[in-house]
Amino acid sequence: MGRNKINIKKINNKNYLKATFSKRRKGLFRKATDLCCLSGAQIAIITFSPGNKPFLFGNPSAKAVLDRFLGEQDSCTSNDHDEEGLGSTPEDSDHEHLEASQEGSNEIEDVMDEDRVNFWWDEPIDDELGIYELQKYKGLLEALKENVASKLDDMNRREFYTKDFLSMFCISWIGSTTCQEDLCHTFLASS
Amino acid sequence: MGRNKINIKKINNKNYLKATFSKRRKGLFRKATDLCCLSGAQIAIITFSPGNKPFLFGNPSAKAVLDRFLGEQDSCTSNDHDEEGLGSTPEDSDHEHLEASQEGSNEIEDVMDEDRVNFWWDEPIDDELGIYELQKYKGLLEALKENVASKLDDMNRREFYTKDFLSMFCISWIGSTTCQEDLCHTFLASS
DNA sequence: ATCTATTCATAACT
DNA sequence: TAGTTATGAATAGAT
Repeated sequence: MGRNKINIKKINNKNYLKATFSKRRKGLFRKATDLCCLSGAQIAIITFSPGNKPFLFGNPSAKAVLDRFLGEQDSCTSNDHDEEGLGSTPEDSDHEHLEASQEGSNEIEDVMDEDRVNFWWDEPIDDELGIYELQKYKGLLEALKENVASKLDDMNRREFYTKDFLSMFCISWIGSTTCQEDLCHTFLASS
Repeated sequence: MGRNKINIKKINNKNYLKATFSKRRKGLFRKATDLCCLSGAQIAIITFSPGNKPFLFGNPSAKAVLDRFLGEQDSCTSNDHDEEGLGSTPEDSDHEHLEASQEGSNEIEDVMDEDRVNFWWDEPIDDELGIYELQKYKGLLEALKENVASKLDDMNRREFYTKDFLSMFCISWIGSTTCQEDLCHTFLASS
């Protein structure tokens, strides 16, 4: 999709590679956002860029989806006949974009963006992720928001924003089961 | 993108919802595939459909990416200055699509698709995922392939195929650290 | 599931 | 590195 058709094969030019990854990763997350909005699906995306920088996407959060998936793997010997469930179960609840970036590596030059919206399907998500945790998490993000210069990603396109965080602070939330507010990142150059 | 522009908001019609999710999920995975091919990025996607059916995408595998991510979370207090690394590290190695589906729930009506290709950047991936495991995993998938009717998804589009598995057999691989061949699924109606 | 009109994503350029 | 535009790609609605 562009001035010319391209072959889907490894890009060797580093600058072009970087630019292409950046553009297409955003496009991928935008598509995921659309899919979540349209269907209420729960989606988690973990990406390691060519520069080995991690980017996260999640609805309602990467953590929630991973937890759910891991949980279902544990108890999957007894679920060979789920309910039809299409719309019959309380669908997803909140929505969230996360990006943990450490591309470029040691240069702190960029910002993080944050925001979250409520959807018509806003309801408590999983049993392990109640409204209390969500509110605390929201509060954390809003606090972070006030501490850094922020740029909005696709702000005027839809109700979602993309956040770029530095990774030096590390993301420890993945280890905990119920506390999304354990999330802590550092911001980093996304260029 | 269609005959008419649509608003990105919750679809209530169940049939339309199902069709849209199916189409857009495939589109999302196709975009991920393209991004992997172009940049060599490692990507994992976990999706729960409106019918709560899980779908997986992974390059080199969902497990490998999740393991890497979880691993980096553990040791992130000391990595505030990674190498530039763009292209300097041995990039991804193998590539894989997985879909664990349990949509529709208890009706076994469909098939699973499988295939994998080698890429120019085919090299051992992570330390914990050597060539031996990959070969065993490949062997498992090929065995499964012979046991079920298979349909190819996007076969003539690129070198990737999509596989739909039933979930009743469960996917136990996520718990193990090094054995991708632990993967076991059952096939299910994807319609 | 397939088929097109149409919108959307993006390659090349700036 | 962000913005612009021509073009290829994804998909909404219909079948």
